[in-house]
Amino acid sequence: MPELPEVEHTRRNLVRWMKGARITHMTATDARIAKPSPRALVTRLTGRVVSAIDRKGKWLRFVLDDGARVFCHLGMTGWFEPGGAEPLRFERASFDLVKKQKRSRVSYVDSRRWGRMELAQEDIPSWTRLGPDPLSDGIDLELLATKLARRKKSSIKEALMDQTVLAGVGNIQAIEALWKAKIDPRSRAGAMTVKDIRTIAKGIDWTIARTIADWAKGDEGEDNPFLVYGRKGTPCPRCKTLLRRAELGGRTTTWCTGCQALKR
DNA sequence: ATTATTGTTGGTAG
DNA sequence: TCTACCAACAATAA
Repeated sequence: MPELPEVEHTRRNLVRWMKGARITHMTATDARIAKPSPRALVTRLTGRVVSAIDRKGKWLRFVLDDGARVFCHLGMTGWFEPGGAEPLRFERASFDLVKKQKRSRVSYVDSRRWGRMELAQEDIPSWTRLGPDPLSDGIDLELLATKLARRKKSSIKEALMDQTVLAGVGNIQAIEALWKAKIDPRSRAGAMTVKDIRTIAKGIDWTIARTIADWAKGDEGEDNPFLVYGRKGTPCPRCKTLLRRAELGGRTTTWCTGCQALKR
C-alpha cells in the first residue's frame, strides 16, 4: 500500500503498536525481503526495544535501542497489520512484542514480495538519496524549480515521481496533484513557470492531506477514493470532459484534456 | 487466457 | 557526473 500517505498511515500505526516495545520473538521467512538475510535480521532484532519509527517518502526506518536500524519499503503490495495466532496469508515477517507486560503481535504481509526489510547500522543510500519529504519537510519551491529546470526531456509527471526530486510522490499522487494544478502531465518539466510550480506544490499538499484523511477515517471502503486516478472515460469532476488515459514513462496516467493545460 | 497493477533498481546509452 | 530509457522483479484480481 505504498505512496506517501499510505506509508505515513502505516507509520502512525506502527508507532502505536511497536514504539517502546521489546521484540521477544520474530520471524522472517523471505530472503528477497529480509536483508542481508532473514537469519541475520532475526538474530539482530530479537530482544531489542523499538525506540523510533521514522518515515521519509515511501521508506520507513526503525531505530532500535542499541542503534541498529531497519529500513523498510512496502514495495507494491506490502503492509503491516496486527497478527493473530495463525500466520496470515503471504506473511513474510512477524514480531512478537511486549510493552508494560502487555503482549502483542505485528505481521508484515506482502504478496508480490517487492518489499524490503534491510538491516543496517547507518542510513542506507536508498534513504539518504531521497529528496525532501513534502509532508515532514515541506516543499521548497526554489529547490524544486532548480531540479525541474534540469529535466530537459522528461514530463512533469515523471519528474515529480523521481524520488530524488520529492520523496513519496508516486503515480496516484502525481496524477491527482497535476489535476488539481490544472497542468497536463505530459508537459515538459523544464517548461514549468514559478507560478506553475507553486500551484503544483499546492496540489501535492492537497492530495497528500486528502489521502491521509481518507486513511484515518479507516473506511477501508474498497471503491476508488480518488478523483481522477483510475477514472478513464468518466467526466472530469471539474469541467465534465471525459477523462483520458495514456502511458507516460511506463506508467498509466489519467488526466483531463479539457482543463489541464499542456505546456511544451 | 489476457491484461493491468499504488515501485525501485541496475544496466546501458548518451 | 547527470539525465533518460527499459527490462526485471512477482503474484494477484478483474
